[in-house]
Amino acid sequence: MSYIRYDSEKYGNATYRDKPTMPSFPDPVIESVLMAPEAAVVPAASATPAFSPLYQQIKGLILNSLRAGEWKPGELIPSEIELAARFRVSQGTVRKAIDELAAENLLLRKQGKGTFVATHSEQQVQFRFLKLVPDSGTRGSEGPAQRDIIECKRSRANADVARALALRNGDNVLQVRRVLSFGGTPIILEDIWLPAAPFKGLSAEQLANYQGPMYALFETEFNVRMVRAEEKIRAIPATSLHEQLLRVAPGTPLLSVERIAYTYHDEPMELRRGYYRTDTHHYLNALG
Amino acid sequence: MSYIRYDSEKYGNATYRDKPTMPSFPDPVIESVLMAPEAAVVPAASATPAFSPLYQQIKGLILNSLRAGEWKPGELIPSEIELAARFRVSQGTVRKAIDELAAENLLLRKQGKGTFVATHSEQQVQFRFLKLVPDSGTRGSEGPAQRDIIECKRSRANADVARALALRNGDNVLQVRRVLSFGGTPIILEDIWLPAAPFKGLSAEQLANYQGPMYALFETEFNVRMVRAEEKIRAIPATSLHEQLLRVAPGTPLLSVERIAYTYHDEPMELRRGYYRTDTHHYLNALG
DNA sequence: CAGTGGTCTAGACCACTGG
DNA sequence: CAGTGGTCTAGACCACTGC
Repeated sequence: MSYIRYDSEKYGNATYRDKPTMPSFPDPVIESVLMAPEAAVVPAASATPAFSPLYQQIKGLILNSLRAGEWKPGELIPSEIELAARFRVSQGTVRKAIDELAAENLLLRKQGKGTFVATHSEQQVQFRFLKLVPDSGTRGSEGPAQRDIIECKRSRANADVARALALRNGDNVLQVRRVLSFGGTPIILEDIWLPAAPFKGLSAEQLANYQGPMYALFETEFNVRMVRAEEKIRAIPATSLHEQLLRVAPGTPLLSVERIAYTYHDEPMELRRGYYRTDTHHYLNALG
Repeated sequence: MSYIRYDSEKYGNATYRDKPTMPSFPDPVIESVLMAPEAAVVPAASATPAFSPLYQQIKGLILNSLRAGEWKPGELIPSEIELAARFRVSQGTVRKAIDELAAENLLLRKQGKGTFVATHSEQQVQFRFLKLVPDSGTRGSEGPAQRDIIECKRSRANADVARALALRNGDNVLQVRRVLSFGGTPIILEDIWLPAAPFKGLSAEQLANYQGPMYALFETEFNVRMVRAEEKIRAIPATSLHEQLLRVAPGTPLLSVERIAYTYHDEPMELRRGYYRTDTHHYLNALG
């Protein structure tokens, strides 16, 4: 796929690799990187079919470490200088790799402190995935959301769920239904499907007792970090289910929000169907 | 608020090009920052209240040139080297400024060709502001949208419109109503409000005859470039208006999409209320 | 104070585009 | 081939954090 350091002589860093006073070949990661057979993929003087810059490769390596759990959400990762030494590249190259990961909200830089693995526990990113806001006032002005777990059961994936979660029909899944209320009024009904394997042991009690965002619980308890998501939004009429749980008349237009959330490497880990009342709230979206 | 290299005498071509033998002192950056007249804004040894890095200031200058129309949408801007000379900074500093502007979709870099002012005319960014996609197939798979201008008239801003467009109540505005159809089926009804002054001369014929996105017409005819927008989304029941123009039964849930679009410097330039049928389409949103 | 990320420069070379 | 943006390195210094 890509190649690392196909011509290190040119960048003048052969020095510290060839230094006789530095006989140790310490980090296996570096070794694997430098000696990787992938380097052979590099065509000699051909038309450069798959050029991948060094910083992209470093980014991939950091991504692998994140995925492998070497650094967990909220934790401090090694400094740029350390990473530069580990990967045998300049600090500037590591910086550019981290820049992109920070732009994708996978890492969080804090000047003077270090670089941290992003987490859903932080106040500032609390609402990165929930775009529903009250028509008046600001987020959280209604006080903390009340969360009622209606149901939490094991079931099996039907065709839709299986496709969304990249499972096979009939695979075990966990199904959660909950209602979010703001200021005492039920606003959101959510049906959530999770692959059973990574979330083994998840219970209604756990969900009910946990303070903080559900995705933060997923991080701490199941080592699953949601990285991005896609939402498909429609307007639908309320059914008797919504009448019961959201206290709206049947036929009332509701926002239907179908979300697929992904963890590292674009692995789908959650299907969520949300039904939003939009009489007092609205879905706010920024177009850049 | 910010300060920038004004003392070109000091750092003009004279100084650092005529003295190549001079050691890397003095650092031009530090010099400029400390010695610039504007530096008076910065308290001497105080707590650095308003530090603004050089590249941010360069970014602001480029932004000003964009806003002033020095380079128009689609045009090539000067090369990094030229800009570096113009602003008396290094190419790397200009590069970082352009990096951010490119990330915000204000500029478009093309390797080997140059950097261009972003435009709504390009195929690739055609749908950056229209998030409604067909449930099956891809964008444009239905062929080009049919656009019918229902109405285009002058009117006066009511309180809502005035607030959205930062006008005064009763200020002149242009009001456009149009229907977008895909595959022969009307899907979107839009009511659009524009401040009359910048769009003086806009006519229904012009809108009807123009091929390409409306925002592209705004760029070429009125020198107004939409840079970002915010959308508030709700589910609402169809009225008799929608019955007529979208051919849906009254009460049918529709997506209500209220957009405020901004040009450079966060100046609101358009209010748009869209009504989307979501029986065959959905609003697709990526959460990062 | 040391250590972190952040800024700025300088220079080399690479990949891409077009004449 | 020259000119553009893209990558990589090296080194200096700044701003911020916490001990």
